[in-house]
Amino acid sequence: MSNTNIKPTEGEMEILQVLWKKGNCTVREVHEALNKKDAGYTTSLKLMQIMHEKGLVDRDTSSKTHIYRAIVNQEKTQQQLVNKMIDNVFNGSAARLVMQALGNKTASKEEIDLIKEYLDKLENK
Amino acid sequence: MSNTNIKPTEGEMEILQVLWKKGNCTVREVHEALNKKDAGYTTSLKLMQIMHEKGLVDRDTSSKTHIYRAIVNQEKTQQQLVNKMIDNVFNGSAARLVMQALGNKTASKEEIDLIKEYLDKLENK
DNA sequence: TCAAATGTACGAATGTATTCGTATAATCAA
DNA sequence: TTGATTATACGAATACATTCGTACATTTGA
Repeated sequence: MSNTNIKPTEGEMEILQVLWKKGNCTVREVHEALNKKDAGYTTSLKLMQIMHEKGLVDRDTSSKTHIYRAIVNQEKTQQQLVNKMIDNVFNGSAARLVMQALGNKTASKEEIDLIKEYLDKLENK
Repeated sequence: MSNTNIKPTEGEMEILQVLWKKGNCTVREVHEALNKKDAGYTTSLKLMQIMHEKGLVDRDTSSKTHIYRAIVNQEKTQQQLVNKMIDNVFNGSAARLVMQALGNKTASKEEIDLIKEYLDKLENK
């Protein structure tokens, strides 16, 4: 297998988020979606070129304006990063990560219900 | 407030794990706890010195062998890193992170029960 | 006592991520 | 047509994390 052990950087993750959400994008579209007041256009361009070298994205260069799309799988990538965090930050305990994630304001009532549902499904397997 | 927005690096996290677990430690104790076959002693030393500069750890230098301890709070640090990941990797959805974390082999039956308990407590508030 | 072991300090090399400037080519619009 | 705009490519600067070598001081034990 080729794409085991991808570890996108923080900047790369931001771009992947955009690509996963929107599908095919030009550099400009991505750059604008990021809308960082500070960063220049060529910064986004360069980053995406590097991501192409790394095999994180593919691109269609048949016209002047290149079209990019994510190659790496969203769920797989997220899985890898979560596993890494469980290891590196939570000493291997997924449960501790989960509780930490739930014990903050970003977890709404709806989200918690979603999770309960999910847990029930897990348990019934 | 001083210690908002700490973002320990990966190497720093490994050391913090040891310090959180063991309390007061010499560099050698930490270095041995890490037991990376490759890395040399002065590498751990240097890292801990940098962590001291950054205010991540405190140290007692009254005797030749310095004694280190974590200053930053474990839960707070974990919280910050999780929040960052929710944002950067999961588009702001804590629920998606949780499911990703649970949907892997690291989540055992016991852990899942722990989480259910926790959710019930959350809901009864 | 004094050589070996153990410790800290510190500079430097290396690797990688991020950012930007500039050159150059293609496209567009008046 | 031709100047402005928009695009890519690429080198270089900067920043930061990691690793190690070396100098030097302290402690230990034979």
